[in-house]
Amino acid sequence: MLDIKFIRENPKLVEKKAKQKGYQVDIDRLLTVDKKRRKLIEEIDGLRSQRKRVAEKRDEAKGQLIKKDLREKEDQLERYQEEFYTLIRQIPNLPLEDVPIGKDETENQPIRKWGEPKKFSFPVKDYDELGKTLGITDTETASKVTGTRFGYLKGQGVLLEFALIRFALDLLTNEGRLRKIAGDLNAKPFIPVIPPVMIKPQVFDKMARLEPKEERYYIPSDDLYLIGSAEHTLGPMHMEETLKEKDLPKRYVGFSTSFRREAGSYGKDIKGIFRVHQFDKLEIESFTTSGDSVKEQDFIVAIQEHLMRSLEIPYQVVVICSGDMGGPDARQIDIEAWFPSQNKYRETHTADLMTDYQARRLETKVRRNDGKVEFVHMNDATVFAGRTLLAILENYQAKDGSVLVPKVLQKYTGFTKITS
RNA sequence: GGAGAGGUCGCAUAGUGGACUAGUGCGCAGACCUGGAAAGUCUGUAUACUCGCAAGGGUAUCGAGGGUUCGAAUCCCUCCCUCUCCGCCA
Repeated sequence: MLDIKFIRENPKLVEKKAKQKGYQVDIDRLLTVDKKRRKLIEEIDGLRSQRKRVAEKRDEAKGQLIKKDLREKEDQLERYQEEFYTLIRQIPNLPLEDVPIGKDETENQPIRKWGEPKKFSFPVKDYDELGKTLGITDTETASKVTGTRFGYLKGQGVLLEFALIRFALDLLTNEGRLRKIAGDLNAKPFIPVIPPVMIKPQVFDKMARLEPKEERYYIPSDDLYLIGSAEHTLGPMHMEETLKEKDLPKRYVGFSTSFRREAGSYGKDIKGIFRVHQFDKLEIESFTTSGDSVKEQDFIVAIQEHLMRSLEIPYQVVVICSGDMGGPDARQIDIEAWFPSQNKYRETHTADLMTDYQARRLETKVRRNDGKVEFVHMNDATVFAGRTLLAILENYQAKDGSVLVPKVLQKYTGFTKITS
């Protein structure tokens, strides 16, 4: 949610920036409703003040009148408040100045590439064929047992996934190693978390992640949603709290299963476990002051790149254009890994800078050293998701159908090669 | 799931229809005192909305939401959460 004061002062700018993101917003109506609700609040406050004085004098007749008037005005206010919040919540976060303006993913801007896609001397197999042949992924059994877009991960595949997680956690919890990536920035390590995978609708909504609802799994018997990312339950960890500036940044790295209905993606990436309803993901969530949040995002991207370089997987870094970014994002940076079978880069990571958009609804604040209280800025980002595993399979495949384990992961897997 | 006890300011606690403008203690901040500190004394100590150029004012908030009343922390209803015991269970 944006700050209404900011909208009042910059209606044209808000309208323009929302439009760049592809949002049609009715700022005029919002401001009209805002004016009406403020007038009513003023009147109601006056009436309540009168009520106090009248009650003191035990003036029943006058009290009755005020009561009636108050009830009417309160009803009116409730209707305007409802419309006000509906309207203001439709306004997305505004893109930062350096975000390229564009309408969809075709206008995203790759800003750097790393690694040379490997030349294979044999016809490459895709992740699905490799996974099946090696016996580490199985979507057929999953479709019988659970349905389409689910998968079993098995054997060496499971060990590889946990190796990837351990590898990343070792870096993220080690201040010395982080310092080399952080440069001048605070190198405070990340606190590992295994968060709940279910969330209350009300909290989900405060994260601005409940919509689109058709993308979410819902459990009616308990009125809970399944999370689509660890971000969803990491982000509200400090809701309704005022943090101290000296305790910032607060950095967390959460491991959880993620659930997505993938509504509307029928026919897209239908092969194997590239796009599934359930996958595991290691996710970063960090809380900083407003002044530090852009640097924090850059730091997080540097960590992501460091991990991909350690794995020796070619990738490109892409700045997502205004029209393709998420509603709560002020700036979104993706990392796309090279997939030899598709002969292109595919999204494996994202880094979202939310500024205070989520914090305003969550009421997560920080008391600055000078005593001022303001909303924190939040960042979230992928560390590793199931897809990273697929990128490893494809990039590390050998002619005989086996897959080599990236060097940095070998001490965690205990084997150097995946074979059938 | 059953039975019981609770939820009041950062923390602890008082408050059972009007003087609650929520008291007290602790904590925290500042001042005094001191060679310096501790102790002591004094002062201050929330958030949100709203009006105002400002100084400042008004309103709301005692787990949440409804209701009763001229008037609710206090009475009634619904819900949520925490704790204790029992049951079930990785």
